Amino acid sequence: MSSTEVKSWRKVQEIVLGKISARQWMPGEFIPNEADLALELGCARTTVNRALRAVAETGLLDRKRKVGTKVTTNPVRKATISIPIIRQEIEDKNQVHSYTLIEKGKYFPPLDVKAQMGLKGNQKALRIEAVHYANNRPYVYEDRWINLSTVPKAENIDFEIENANEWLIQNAPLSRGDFSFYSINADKKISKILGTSEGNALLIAKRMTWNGFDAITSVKLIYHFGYEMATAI
Amino acid sequence: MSSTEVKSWRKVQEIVLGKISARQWMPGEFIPNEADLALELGCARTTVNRALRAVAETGLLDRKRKVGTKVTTNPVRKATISIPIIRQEIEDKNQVHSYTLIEKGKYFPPLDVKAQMGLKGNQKALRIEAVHYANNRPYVYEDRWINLSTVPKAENIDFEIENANEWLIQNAPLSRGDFSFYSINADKKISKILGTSEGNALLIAKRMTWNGFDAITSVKLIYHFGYEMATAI
DNA sequence: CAGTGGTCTAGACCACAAG
DNA sequence: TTGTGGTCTAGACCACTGG
Repeated sequence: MSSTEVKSWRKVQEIVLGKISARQWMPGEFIPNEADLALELGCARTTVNRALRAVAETGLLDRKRKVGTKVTTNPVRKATISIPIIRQEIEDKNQVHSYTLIEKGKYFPPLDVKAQMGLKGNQKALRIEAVHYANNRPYVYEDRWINLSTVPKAENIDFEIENANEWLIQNAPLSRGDFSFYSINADKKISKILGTSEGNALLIAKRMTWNGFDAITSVKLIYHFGYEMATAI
Repeated sequence: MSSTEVKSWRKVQEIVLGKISARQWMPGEFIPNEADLALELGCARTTVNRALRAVAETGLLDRKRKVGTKVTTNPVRKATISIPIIRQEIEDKNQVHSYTLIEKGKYFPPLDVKAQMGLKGNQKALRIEAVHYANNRPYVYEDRWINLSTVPKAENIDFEIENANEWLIQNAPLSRGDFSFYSINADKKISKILGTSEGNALLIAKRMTWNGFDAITSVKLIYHFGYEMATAI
């Protein structure tokens, strides 16, 4: 027998997850092909396809044309972390956002930034340093370099009024980026800016943003002591 | 006129991204409905649907039934971070993974863990402490609590041989979870375990894993000094 | 109620890769 | 060459939600 008479792709997904979870389909093992599954479940192949695609996106299935679909041996958990505009993140907590520009000017960036941006020896970049506050308490320190070759307009923006974070999102073209997290001990300067003690462990989110092959901006966000960046799997 | 005669949903996606990027469709503005777009582009509505769905998943479009599709005003960047099995992460760097169990036993967990797991006052949980090494250098310290009500089998596993990280992935049912990053200063114990100095800033990835409403495990991964967790947007 | 996105279907053809 | 997933289509109905 068969035909559980499924209708929706979510139901199919549920069944698939069930079989994997129950080890009816073991890790490393091939599962039936789409056509057979569709027949067995009593729905269209398209529907099965949609369900399997969704499961594969979570990393639990591995699909290849001609080869088939198998259960991943080493499932990789994928967490999607959302990086909101800082002002929005603060306002979402019902706190008041404020912002202070510490520095804006053209300088030679550090070597790593320079290399990533592909700048020549004599090219400067726009340096922005700013602090975001939540209810007047330091929230995050923003240390940014903007590539003026790709975003020349940035030079004439008054970043005392517009914050760089939002301006770039609104004005730079769509882009891809690299992202990383690490932590540092607060040095004298940072501890003063963030109102914490020297040596305290601070979380850093570093991002490099590109448009095609053109680097747009490199930014380090150093969060206040005790900050926790949360997300859901 | 019209009909750019599009065929694939990827092409449609590209066109859509282009219009958003070129500000032909402004943030906050509604875009044409699927049917119209399909007509204009010369493809089936299903194809347009697929493309718009993909773009919406990246956070650039906001879709609602009956209302329509509009360009997000505050695009939230979504980074997908992959959390591999630790051994795999190390081996992918061509380093040798080894593992030491420091502690395994039944204890009363700290209050926050207890609350999250929904344990009664007299219920204990399984505590696992272990260290993973890369080329014999401490890589990450694993501080884990396992809920024996939901994973009773765990009590009898020899975690000196099997590491808890992998065993759970292989044996606990599919689940959802909360994830967060923060950082701490190494205390005496941790600094000794990870071979670093007291006070050094360490990155922590904390995860709570659930199966439906049943908590499975709560784990803190404290990485060695200088570790950087990278991902791509 | 009506308009919009969400999904399902049956059938077709395409693209990739193992043999 | 062949088997498998990837995608497209045209049409249909559903589900949500604002009016």
